[in-house]
Amino acid sequence: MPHAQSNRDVADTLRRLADLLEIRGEAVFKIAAYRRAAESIITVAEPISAVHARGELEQVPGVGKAIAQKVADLLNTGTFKLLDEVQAEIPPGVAALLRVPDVGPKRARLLYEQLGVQSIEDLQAALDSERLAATKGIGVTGARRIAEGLASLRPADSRLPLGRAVPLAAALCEQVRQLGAAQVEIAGSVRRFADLVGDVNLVASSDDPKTLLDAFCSLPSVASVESRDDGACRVLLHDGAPVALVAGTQGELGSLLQYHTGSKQHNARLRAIARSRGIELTPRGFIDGNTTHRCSTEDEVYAYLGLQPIPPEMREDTGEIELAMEGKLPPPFLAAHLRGDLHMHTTWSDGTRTVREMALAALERGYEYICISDHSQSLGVANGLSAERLLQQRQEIDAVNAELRPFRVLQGAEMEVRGDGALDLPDEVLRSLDLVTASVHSGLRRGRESVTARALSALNHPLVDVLAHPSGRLVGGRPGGDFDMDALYAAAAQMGTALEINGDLARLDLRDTHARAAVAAGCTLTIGSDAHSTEGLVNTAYGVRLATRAWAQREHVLNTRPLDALLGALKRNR
DNA sequence: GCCGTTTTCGGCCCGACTGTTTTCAGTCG
Repeated sequence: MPHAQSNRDVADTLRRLADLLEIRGEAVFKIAAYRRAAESIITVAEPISAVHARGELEQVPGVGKAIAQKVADLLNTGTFKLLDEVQAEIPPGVAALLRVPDVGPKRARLLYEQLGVQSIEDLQAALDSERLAATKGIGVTGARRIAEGLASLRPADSRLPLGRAVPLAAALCEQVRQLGAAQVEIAGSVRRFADLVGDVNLVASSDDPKTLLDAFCSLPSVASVESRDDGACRVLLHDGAPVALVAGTQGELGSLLQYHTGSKQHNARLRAIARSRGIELTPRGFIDGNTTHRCSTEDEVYAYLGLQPIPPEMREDTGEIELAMEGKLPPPFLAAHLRGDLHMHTTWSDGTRTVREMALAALERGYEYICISDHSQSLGVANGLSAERLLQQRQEIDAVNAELRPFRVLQGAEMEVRGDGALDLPDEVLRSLDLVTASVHSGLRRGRESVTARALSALNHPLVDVLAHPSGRLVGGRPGGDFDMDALYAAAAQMGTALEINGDLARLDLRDTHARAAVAAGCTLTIGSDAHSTEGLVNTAYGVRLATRAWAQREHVLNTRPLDALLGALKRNR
């Protein structure tokens, strides 16, 4: 009997099926249909099993008769006929090969059929034995690139990318709350907003911690209990994610939260400071002689040591403790400081909402302005806009502006930086836009010189205002281009071209260290959601947390400024 | 396989980059 299937479980199964069908060589549109259905099921707000119970699966967008039947079978029996069939034909490990950069469906099949490769481990063995380089269709260069791809994959494997950990932690908090906890907080590296997290840490208060832990260990999503005592437990979920829950009383919650948020280095420094004053900092409070001082809030912990409260994102012992000692921490940078969002997509390119829908959702968030930055023409897969379609879009934007004044929708575009460094629309078109963003999407794996030259050419362009997701990395996935980042900061600072902190959890780019270096080099930043739906607008809040981690302050970020100041800072208006 | 203000068929996800190759196939966004 399979355990209850969440929307994510069902979507994952459909994605896996799509991968297998692709390796099998099925028609591309059929495969795309399964992927589309999977993405759609993820966004359904209620459990898909409830939709199934009402017999309404076919009303989910992208789900027709055939997929509805398969999902119904999956929910009822844990599998369906086509899935069994292709799984019998292609071992599951072969689909995993698709995760390796430079291995697509054709090569996965080739590797399996000609070399018997059935897993990532087999692939490594084939590389080591040089059988890959000798295979027709791969060759020496292909084998080298696959080896590099494999290496880039490895370190991320054991840790959860933040994009997975954040929603998981939020869902777990809700579950712990329902188990009767008085208060539940996310702790650990998720709270510090580290890119990749070893495990998801939660801290809860309860009148009866022991019973709470019992109930938590018995949750249906828990596959195994790794360790357990009266105050804490560590479990593995069915998808392999490790989760630790610490439970205590309300009065010690601040101490627990501080201790379990870390980082290790940050806490070690705090312990040393405490010891120098003859007290001891422990997970459940300060021990001063015979008395234990438990803190119900984190601020109390810091105040007890004579420190300003330090935002969790900054707790890495990179200078924040010294500042807090001197009372010189910068004022907190909050999502509420953002006046608008400069990076989002609509139905004109690959977004799922109209200009008006995005504007209304932005108004609801309290923004004063947004910039629509749909893709430009050469990103064909995203239905990028030509000069002509940009003109048509301008009319729609004008109409929304007339309706929603004084709220302002700016027209921008996310321009492709081509292989030769040029943008893919002429300058007179760029001049007609309110704000121009440039992105390097292709050729990221060419050498340092090539990618750096292209980024510099965008930064130095007299009409480009923002370089979006500058490194091109994907958290826990692709490492991004080998840019000479210092050269990028220098050009950005000199030209007054802003560098984006892209708040999409899959990107988080600039990353923390890059953003901190950029600010130090005198660059201006923007924080963009890169939203493809109204739900995606929340990404700017993640961007602000990343900015905090990078020690960036609100004055470093262009879109904390009122509209007039923003417009005045753009190249075309200077 | 899904979808429909062109509704039961025929479109939908195109173009750049790379080198496995020397004229095209595979991968990627």
